[in-house]
Order: sequence, then C-alpha cells, then structure tokens
Amino acid sequence: MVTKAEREPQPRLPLTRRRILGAAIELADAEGIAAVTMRRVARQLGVEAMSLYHHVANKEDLLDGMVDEIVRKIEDELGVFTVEKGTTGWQQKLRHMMLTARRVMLRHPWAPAVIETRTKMPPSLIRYFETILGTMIEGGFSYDLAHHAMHTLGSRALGFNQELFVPDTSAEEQESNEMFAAMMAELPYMVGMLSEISHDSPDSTLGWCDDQTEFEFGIDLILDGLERLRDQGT
Amino acid sequence: MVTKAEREPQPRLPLTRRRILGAAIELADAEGIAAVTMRRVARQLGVEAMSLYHHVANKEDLLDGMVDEIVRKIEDELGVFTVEKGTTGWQQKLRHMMLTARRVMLRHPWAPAVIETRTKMPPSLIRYFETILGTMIEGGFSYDLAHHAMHTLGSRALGFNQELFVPDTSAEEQESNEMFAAMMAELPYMVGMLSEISHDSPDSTLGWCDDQTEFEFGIDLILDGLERLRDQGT
DNA sequence: ACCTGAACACCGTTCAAGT
DNA sequence: ACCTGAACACCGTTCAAGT
Repeated sequence: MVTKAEREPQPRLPLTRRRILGAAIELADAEGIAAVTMRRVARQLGVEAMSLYHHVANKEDLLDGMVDEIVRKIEDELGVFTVEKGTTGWQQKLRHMMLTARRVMLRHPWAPAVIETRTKMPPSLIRYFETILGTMIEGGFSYDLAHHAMHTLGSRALGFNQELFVPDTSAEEQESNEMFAAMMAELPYMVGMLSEISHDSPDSTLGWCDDQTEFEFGIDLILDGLERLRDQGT
Repeated sequence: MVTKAEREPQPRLPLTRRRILGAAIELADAEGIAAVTMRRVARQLGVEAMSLYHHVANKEDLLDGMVDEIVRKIEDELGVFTVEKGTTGWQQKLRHMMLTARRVMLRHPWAPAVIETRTKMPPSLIRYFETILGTMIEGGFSYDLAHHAMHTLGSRALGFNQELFVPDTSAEEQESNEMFAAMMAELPYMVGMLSEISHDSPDSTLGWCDDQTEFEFGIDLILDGLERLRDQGT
C-alpha cells in the first residue's frame, strides 16, 4: 500500500520513460525493491503492465533506468554545492563527492543492491566517474594510480560500503543465554570486541555500529594511502 | 542443462540438508544463481520440489545454507595451508586468508552476490571473522581499531571486491565509431586512462583490468594503512 | 503510435493426502 | 517421518487485437 492514490486523477498525462522510472523509484522507496514489479509500477501509474514495454525494453532496462536516475540525483546535488570555498585539494573534493553520494543513497536504501547487479554502466555513472577520475588526475595522479584508486574505492565512490554482516538485534535477543554462553567460549575475540564497541556508539543504525563513522574511517584510510603513493610517484 | 543426469541412478539415498545444499551449489556453478529454483534443485535430486521443505525452511534458508557451505570450503582450504612457515606477521596472515577466500570465490562466482543479500550471518562466517579478528588483536590492534578494520576491509575479507563497473567488451565493440568520438570529447580523462591501461594488462578477465592485481593492490593499501594506525596507537 | 486483454511458462509456498 | 500432487497467488513477457 503506497500512500499516493493508485489511480491518477488527471485526465491522463502521457506515459514517458522518466515518469515510469519516477514511479518505480517511489515504489522502491516506500515498499522496497521487491515491490517493484512491472504490474505494480503500471498500477501506480493507472495503466496496464504491458504499456510499460513501449518505454522500457524489459525489467532489466527499468532497473538500469532507476540507477541512472539515482546517479543524476547525486550529480544535481553536487552541482549545487560543488562551488564551495575551501574544497580545493583533490582529497577534500573526493571526500565531498563521496559523502554527497552517500546522502542520496541513504534516501534510497535499495539502490546499492540494484547497482551491484547492473551489468552495464548507465550514462550518468560514466559521467560521475569521469569527474572523480578528473579530480585525481588534476591532483597529480598518474593514470595508473588513478585506475588502482578507482578499484580500491569501489562502491565507496558511490557512497556505500558493502556491509557484510548486518546482524539483526531482534534475532540476537531471541537466542539468549545459553547461546551467549557458547559464544563466550568459542568466540572470545568477537565477544571482547562487542563488549567494548556496544557502549561506545549510541548513534548506531543497527545497535552495533555507527555506519557513517565507519564509512568515513574507510574512505580516509584509503585517501591517505593514495596520497602517500602519489607522493612517492607510483 | 546440467551435465549430470537429472535422475539419480542409486536406489535413492535419503534426502539431507547437506545433499540439497550441494545440489544447489552445483546448479549455481553450472548455470548461474538464477537457475537455482526450488523446482530445479529438486529435479536435480530426483525428487519433488515440496520434499525440500522438510530440510530447508524456505528459499532464503536454502541461500543461507549455500553461503555457509562456501565459507566452510574456505575454512577447509585454510586448515590445510595455514600451518605454513614464514607467515608469522598479522599482515601476512590476513593476506593469506583473504587470498584463500578469493580462490574459493572465483570457483563460485555467484557467491558474492548471494552473500551480500544475506540478512543474517551463517555460523561458519562468524567463525571466519573470529579468526580474522583474533589475528588482528594478537597482532597488537586495539578492539576499536580492529573493528574499524573489519568495516574497511568489508567484502575483501571474504576475497571479493565489489566491482561496480563491469563494462562488457562485446557491447562496447558494437557501438563503435561515432560513439567513441563522442566519448573522446566528453570524457577526456576516461579515454586517457583507458588508452593507457588497455595495453598493459593482458590477463584481464574482461579485457580491461587484471582483477587479481586490483584486489591485491586494494588489500595491501588497506593493510599498510592499518599498520600505520596501529603503530601510532589509535 | 500507443495501449490493452488474454495467455504462456514460469515462480515460491500452502495444504491435504498419501506411505 | 518423510514425500507427493494439486492448487494458489504471484512473476516477466509474447502476441494479436484494439484505438
């Protein structure tokens, strides 16, 4: 159930690719990517599922388009803020781009997973990487180091960290005492870390870690490493 | 079409969870993760789809189990080789673990995507991270730094790099001349990088990049950065 | 040119029934 | 206890038909 009416009141504006992508993104934001089916997106627009196929080739193309729109949002947000003072160094520029991208991603939590399953880069993403690359080259990187840097940044360039373990606290509280005792015995380091971490990070999204802090730690470590390699002329 | 007969010749060995997971992994290896449906896995075992539900709760549980099996394979491979000479430092130990994990992942290319969609950690993965964590703590890390380190390594700890852009060469060759001319104009840095990279890396999986080299570059940059932070007592 | 309705070949999963 | 067959409520996509 999306909040907006599933039938448009308007006399029917013409269906366009952009309008379809917008509806799909709204749906994904509201109900998760699983809700994005051809039939549901169509219903959202007051139209039959088959009508979509006149504007998108198939579902993969729909997902490609959604990613393209999301990256455009990053570009838009950068366009507004990028002309700031004081962000002169390549390191600050990249940091700013990545944190901006992250803000957009946090608004569309389904996007990282969809991006990672894409098999071809949408045009906006190529432009985005061109900007990152240009920042590095103008910052004194060789093409070779810049290339390595792109791979090392990976998804962080787009503002997200592939979080491998997202332990849900609810499940954790269910399997309580004896489970924890067994853990103490077999996983001493894990238990040690958790007991030290858990009371330090009140802002945690998941009860454990402050994702924003971890994201920034990661990019800073990588950016510092890259600067060192640039200075020794790799 | 999988090479092995879809009907088992044996008088019918009893269905077990391990046997189901094994069949699912075989299927994913041979035909990709999309071929792993309850019906297909069942057929592979000469059984009806519904029979699987006596050993796995549902499809998510099946996927959880597949990941668990894959991580066990890493543990097995580590068990054999881990008692080597000369791998005394924490850096070499971690490097060795990650490269071992990577060898396993390369044999099961569907695994990274499945791992990233898991919502809870399978037991083998907890054990695996305990080993990594222990290596860091014994190597002089604070729990806090070790925690940041886990987040920074991310999927690299399991041997894969979230490759964002996997441009397929076939598509690239199709949209040839005018496309490339437009690219020259709008994407000068990209073109510059590509022309320098392309003739340097003959071993590339995709025609562009040597994934193994990029993986090692990334982990080494991160490990070096961590060592520096450890030494300054963060 | 754009949209539709019925239909096809799939899914995961439930349920009542078999042995 | 373990396996089955039919059925349900979905998918993405094709095709021929409407305007």
